[in-house]
Amino acid sequence: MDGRFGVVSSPTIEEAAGLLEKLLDGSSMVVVAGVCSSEYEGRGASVSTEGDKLLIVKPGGAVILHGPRGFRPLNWQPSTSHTEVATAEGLLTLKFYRRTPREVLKIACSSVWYVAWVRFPEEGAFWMYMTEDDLRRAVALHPRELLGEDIRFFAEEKRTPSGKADLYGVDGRGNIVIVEVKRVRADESAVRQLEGYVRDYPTQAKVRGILVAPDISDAARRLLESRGLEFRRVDLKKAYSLLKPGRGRSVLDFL
Amino acid sequence: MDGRFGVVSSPTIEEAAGLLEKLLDGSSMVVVAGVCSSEYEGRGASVSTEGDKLLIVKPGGAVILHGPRGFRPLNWQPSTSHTEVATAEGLLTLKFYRRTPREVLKIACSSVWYVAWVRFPEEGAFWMYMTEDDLRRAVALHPRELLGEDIRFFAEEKRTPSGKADLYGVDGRGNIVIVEVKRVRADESAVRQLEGYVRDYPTQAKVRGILVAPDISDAARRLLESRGLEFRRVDLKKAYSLLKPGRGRSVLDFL
DNA sequence: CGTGCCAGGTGCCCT
DNA sequence: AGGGCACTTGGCACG
Repeated sequence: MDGRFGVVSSPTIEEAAGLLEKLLDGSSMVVVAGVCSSEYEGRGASVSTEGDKLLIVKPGGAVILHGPRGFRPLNWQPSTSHTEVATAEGLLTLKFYRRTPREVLKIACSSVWYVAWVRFPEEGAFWMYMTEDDLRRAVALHPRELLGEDIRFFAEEKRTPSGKADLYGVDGRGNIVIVEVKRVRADESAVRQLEGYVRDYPTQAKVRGILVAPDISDAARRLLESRGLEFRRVDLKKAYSLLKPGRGRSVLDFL
Repeated sequence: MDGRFGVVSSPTIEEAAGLLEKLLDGSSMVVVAGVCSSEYEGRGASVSTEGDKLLIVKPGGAVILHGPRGFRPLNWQPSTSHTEVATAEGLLTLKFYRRTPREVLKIACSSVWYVAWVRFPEEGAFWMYMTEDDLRRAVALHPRELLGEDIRFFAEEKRTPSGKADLYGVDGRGNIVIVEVKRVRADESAVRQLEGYVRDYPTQAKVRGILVAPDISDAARRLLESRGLEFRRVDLKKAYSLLKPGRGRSVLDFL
């Protein structure tokens, strides 16, 4: 356990417990594979029966229990306030407690295939592009290219009784325009958001509501039109390329 | 690679590539730990620089790349249609492609701490309790206990132009009642949902809208009251115990 | 710390 | 497939 990382294959239940006692001190990214069952109780409650599981515990206390299939973990704890490792009746039992909200995840393993760890793991940097934030900024900066008209925007992310609207502006005729931006196909909840923002705007004059997204569902479009709101189609990559010239092309174009 | 599971510690890049060629055939739950960078492009785009990473590949094609911290993976692919393993300039490179939506995740590792796998992993059963579905059924079956009045419900999950409303019923005075259920603190979007459903109900008569949740945010309550809607507080565990008598008590009560 | 909302959200169920 | 929505949603930014 002195190196940068380590693996113990086929430990006994007692060996695994001894290892984990030391490893779950927040210094290591730990993986346990074995045959385990689990119980969760807190905001909800769940039970899983014995099966092959993969347990990941990270520095910082994130706990993730994966089954053999699917992207989502079976159980997890975004962070833990207290951890218990024990052996009982031939089982390795792990308990992860969280304070707020109060919840507990219990895992019991009858076999452990391996325990592996990386000590003091180094964190690289991470950047995300083409987020809604990018799209919103692109719309605010290039309304003519993306919406087909000139709108002078004067507020972003402004609080209203119905929530936070994305963009507030004035069009060429002096109308107030409220824009709700979605980076994915817009659905009915997007229309409901926009509807609330428009209704909440404190004026007797006409307020335009524009939903900006790459696409809109049929049901959302019907709702939108019945509420007198507008839709503008926008391409996410085009918007991003307006923001960062030169980044428009990508490997996917040639796939 | 014949046993139920296996671990190879400190493989060379070429050894790791050779192993993964065989392991990524959908038969195994595979873990790779190493120093890697990643690139994603598809619905969005992201880049991560070199750092300790944990890569999980499951039968079924789910790919999950974790950094040292946090619950959420840095990158992932819920399923993959095509996988490529290669070595180039001392790097182990992995590419995971997905067809719909079209996206690709590339991972490049300069060091591999270990490769571990479990073959043909067995999937246990999984049950979840205290879901919104449970709460909705409890409200439908026990309106007196949970809402404080008798309501005869005649429809669930009914489609309206604004979306799907949870419950439709008739109260003691013959009023139509529409109920929106939340298993967590209700926010403004819950109020917007209910508002839409009430508005869409095809009648001139008064329609009551009741939001049922363990709690409600101040802003949501203000919005709700300004729209003439009602709120009923309900306890998730009490509701669940009405549904499944005897399951009300739990370890958390004694924590 | 609560409030609101985005997320490459994912998963489930229905049409 | 698309559509609508819950989720132990998690995570962030803001008051």
